[in-house]
Formats: sequence, C-alpha cells, structure tokens
Amino acid sequence: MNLQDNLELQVKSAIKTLFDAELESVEFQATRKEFAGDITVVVFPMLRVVKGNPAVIGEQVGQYLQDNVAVVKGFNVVKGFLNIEIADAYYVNFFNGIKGEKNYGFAEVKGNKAIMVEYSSPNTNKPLHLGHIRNVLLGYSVSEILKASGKKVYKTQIINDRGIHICKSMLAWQRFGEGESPESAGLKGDKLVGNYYVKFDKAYKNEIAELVKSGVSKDEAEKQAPILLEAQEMLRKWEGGDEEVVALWKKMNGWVYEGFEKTYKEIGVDFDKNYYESDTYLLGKEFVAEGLRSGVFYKKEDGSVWCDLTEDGLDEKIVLRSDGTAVYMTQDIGTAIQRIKDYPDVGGMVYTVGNEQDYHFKVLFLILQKLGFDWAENLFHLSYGMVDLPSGKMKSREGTVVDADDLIEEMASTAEEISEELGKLEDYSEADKKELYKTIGLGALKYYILKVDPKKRILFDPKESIDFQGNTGPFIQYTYARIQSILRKAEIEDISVDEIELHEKEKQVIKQLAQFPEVIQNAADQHSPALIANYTYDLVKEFNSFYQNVSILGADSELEKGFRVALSANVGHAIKNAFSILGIEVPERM
RNA sequence: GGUCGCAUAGCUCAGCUGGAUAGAGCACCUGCCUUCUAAGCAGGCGGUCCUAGGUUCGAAUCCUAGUGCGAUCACCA
Repeated sequence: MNLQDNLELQVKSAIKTLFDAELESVEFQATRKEFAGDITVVVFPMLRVVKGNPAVIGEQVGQYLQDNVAVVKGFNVVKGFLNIEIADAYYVNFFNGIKGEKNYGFAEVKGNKAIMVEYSSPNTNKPLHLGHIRNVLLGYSVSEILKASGKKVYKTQIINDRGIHICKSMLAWQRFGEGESPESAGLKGDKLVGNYYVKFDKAYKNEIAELVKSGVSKDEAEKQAPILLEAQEMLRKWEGGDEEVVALWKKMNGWVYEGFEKTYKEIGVDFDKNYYESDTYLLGKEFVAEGLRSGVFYKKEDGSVWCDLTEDGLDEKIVLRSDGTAVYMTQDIGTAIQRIKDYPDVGGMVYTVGNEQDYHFKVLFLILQKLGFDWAENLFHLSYGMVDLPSGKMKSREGTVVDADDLIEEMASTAEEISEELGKLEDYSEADKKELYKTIGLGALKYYILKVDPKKRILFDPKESIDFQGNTGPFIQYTYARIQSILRKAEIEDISVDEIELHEKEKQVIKQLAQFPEVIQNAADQHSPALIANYTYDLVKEFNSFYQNVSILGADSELEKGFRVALSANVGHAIKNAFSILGIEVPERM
C-alpha cells in the first residue's frame, strides 16, 4: 500500500476515534516548500462532518497520526493545513523496493481487450509537413503511453489513397512530367508527386484567368476549367477500373509510400497495420445498405442516403451520394468495421486527428453506435490543435508549409552547431557525431511539440529556432548523459542500504521518482503526452539540483556513495522510460 | 447565426478531481567551472489568471452571461 492510501485510512480512523464521525475521503497535496513536512492533509473538507476550529482539528489529527503511524515522525499545522513529516526510513525503504528496476513505471499488460490507435491519415498527393509531425508524434506517444499503462495496443494509419487530389497530381504528371521518376529526378517520391500537385494548381489557375478574361464569371470558370474537368473524368475512370489510370495511380502512389516510409523512419515511428481507403470504402457502402434496411438511414428522392441525427442535437448527415458513390463518412464507417474484423480483440479505438474534424468524429461515433456495434461505445477522438505559422495556416498548394524532412534536418544541424561550439565530442567518430546530432535535434523537436497540451494550438515560428536550454528535450537528454557518465566512473558494487539519513535533495528526488507510475496512468487516461513531458522535466530539475549541490562520487562514505549512485541510476531509468514513451531517444554522452 | 475549443508574466507554457503567498523556461540582471559534463546550478526582476456576475469556509479551476481568437455547420476530404 502506498503512503497516501495508508495515511488516508489512518486519518479516517483518527476522525472516527476522536470525533466519532465518518470521513468519505481525505484530501492530500504535496507540502509546499516553505513549510516543513512531506505531505499535507487539507482539514477544511472535514468540517462537513466535524464541527470545530480547523487548526485545532489539524493538531488533534496530527497528534493521532504521530502516535499511531510509525512513518509519521512529526507534524505542524498552518491554518487548515496539516503538514506531516515522514521518516527517512519510509523513503529509503521505498527506494530499495524499486532499486535497479529497469522497467520502472511501466505496468504489466492486463485484460484481454486491445486498443487500436490511428495516428496518421495522409493524402497521397503531397509530402508530410509539420502538421503531420504533430499528429504522428502525438499518436505514437499515446500508443506507447497506453502500452506502458498496461494495455495492448495496435498502431495503425489510414492512407487516403483515392480521390480527386491524387488524380490532379496524376494528370499534371501525364501532361508535364515527360516520364520523370524519383530515380531520374533524384527526388523522394512524395516530393515528386507533390510537385505535380502544385503544377496542376498553377495550370488550373491559369485556365481560370484565361476564362475570366474571355468573360466567364469566376465561379463558373472555377467549375469549367478544362484541366479540372479532365481530372474529374480521370477519377470516374479510376472508379470504373480503367486499366491505364489504375496503373498510373498505383505507380504514383507507390512513389509516395516509399517517401512516407522514409519520413516515418526518420521520425522514428511505426505502424502495425496500414489501411487504405481504396480498400475500405466498399465495405462502408455495404453497411450503409445494411443501415438502410434496419432503418438507421433513409433515402431521399434523389437517391442520396442520410442519417437523421437531429434528435441527438446534430444535423442530418449524408452517408452516400445520389450517384451512389462514397463520401468521407462512408469510408470511415467501412474502415472502422474492417479493423474490428481484422482484430477481434480490439475493444476500442483512438483516432488522432486535428480538431477541425471534431464534428465529423462526433457524427461517426454516433452512427456506429446506431448501427449497433458494442465497441462503438469506446471510440475516442484524440483531437489536437492545429500547428499554425505566423503567416497563418499552412497550405500545400501555396507552398507555405514547413516540410517534415527539411525540419528534421535543420534540427540536426542546429544540434551540430551547438555541439561544435561546446566542443565536448572531440574523440567521437564522424558517424557517431552524426547519429548524436540527430538524436538531439529530434529530441528538441519532439519534446517541443509534445510538451504542450494536445488540444492547444501551436504557433510555430521558423525564424525563432527551437530552444536547447531550459524546459527542452536536450536539457533532459543532457541530464541523462551526465548520469551515465557518473555510472561509468562509479565502479560500485551493489550496496544495500537500509539505514541512512537522507539529504533533503535526495528525498526530493525519491519523492519525484515515486510519482512516475501514477503519472503514466494519468497520461493514459487523459491521452496526454504533455503530462509525461512535464513530469520528466520536474524530475530532471530535482535531480540536477541534487547533482549540483551534493557530491555523488565524492560522498563521505562508501555507503552514501553507493546509495547516491543507485539513486542516480534509477533516475536514469525513469528518464529513459519516460522519453521512450514520448518517442525520444537518450544519448550516453553529449 | 448555431455548435465546439481556447484565453495565466514581454514571449512559450505548467497549474491533477476547487485549497496556503498562482509556478517553470526563454529574455533581462547577479553570483558559481582547480571537485562527478556550465546544454548546468543558486538567486533577482516580472501577474487585473480576458471581463462581469454567481456557487463555496475557499475559485485561475465549477456555473451563467459577455468579449477576443480559432474551428466547424458541403452530394470536399
């Protein structure tokens, strides 16, 4: 039983004994630094069942605890706050319990239901950008956090491989490409296809301008531009299975997938399974027909199929066009069902998608419930805020995007500049240096994005580079590296320490360490890597303060030295584990 | 217009189910490298927690209204 649970029981029995009253719960908080004590009981809520002066009640409860609980060695009362001092032995004992535990913080997998996390849903007509990076980092981290909290997790993505967007790139390539390929151009496939998407847009705009000049209204021109009509025709051909179009579609999508794979690999994320909308939209259609039979949906005169959600406070939603073709919703219905078919142990799903789609997912979940799937109760939209630039939204067509690959490279080269300046890596090989710069650069980027609450939007200014000092990834990596340095030098056998007087800084570190498992559970419940990031930062701050104020290798006794080395090692494990569920690597040196 | 989200120091962000004098980092200012890596430590400066009401012993936190910003309400995805 942990300290707080134990104290809760004791406080309850104190109230019972002293005042013959029943307490529902006890409110605890960490004791503020300016007061003596380790944990604080808030007396005010007790006034509901015990009448009296909170300071006096605090005194009495405090005395009771001191008399009856071994680990309570003292107390003081400030206003309605009972500050309890805990004996060092408790913390030493706790530490001995977790000493050397490499997996500290991680829970065992329990239950037989798995969660599927979707965390990427790219269109195949353009490369990944900073917005995708946030999406991917968030989802990957939430997957790892869920695993660490004891859940079985499948990671997946949905690739939006069909539709007018890819036809535009295909058409532009046909027209202007002259057979260009990633190999011939020396370009990543996604970049190449993205270029043709931009080329399409240029040609399209030119045609609109021409039409407007010849007297057509702008609205009309946007609808009539020949190149657009041709792209639409191409989409129809694709849906009709036209061999030539399908072959081109396969070829260009293949280029894009290769490019995506490279980027994912650079970022360091992976998927257990990929889904393609071209595979799942048909299943969606089947279930629309099914829903039509069961009365969940209804058909309008023009043949389009709708779901009436007005009773749920929402609007009517189209699930199938009048010409019988699928809409976004159709595909998502199909994809969800397909996933459960493929993985019957999945009991819930998490969709990592931007908050611009809040409404869409509200509707999707409701429709799946109406269709009667029991797992539809356990769907969660992990909705995150957009990443905006000072100039506003990122737009691929207008070239105002921060490209994912470029950004990762820039981060590494910033890390290189800083490292070179500090000059601590003289004896490193070029290859090792390069590896390290990548670790640090990516660490900075990932931490920068993950430390903020997912639902808040991020304003990213490319001119102001991401920090490497203070509350940053590299700061935490640096602390880890210093710990490893100590461990390399320590040459200490495993010493068991039962009785030792703790230095204040040591106690603070142990307290912080003790919270880790709970923080993971919290982060899992709230789907928030930010909680992990902030926790890690606090832990590292405590450790650094300890490190700078207390000599570890120069401790007065072998016993103390051994204890401090072991404590440092455990902080190292916690940092490494915390960062691993953020998807960030830690270096042995830096 | 309806709905949803956000608003805390000059900037970037914490603040858990309501609890003590609202915390960090960056920036600015002071100290600390002859001792385990100074990407660090110790300290200083800096706040109308958007506004107004309400609930409560107690509100940055909960409720109501308003303001500002963003998103969304397509036979687009």
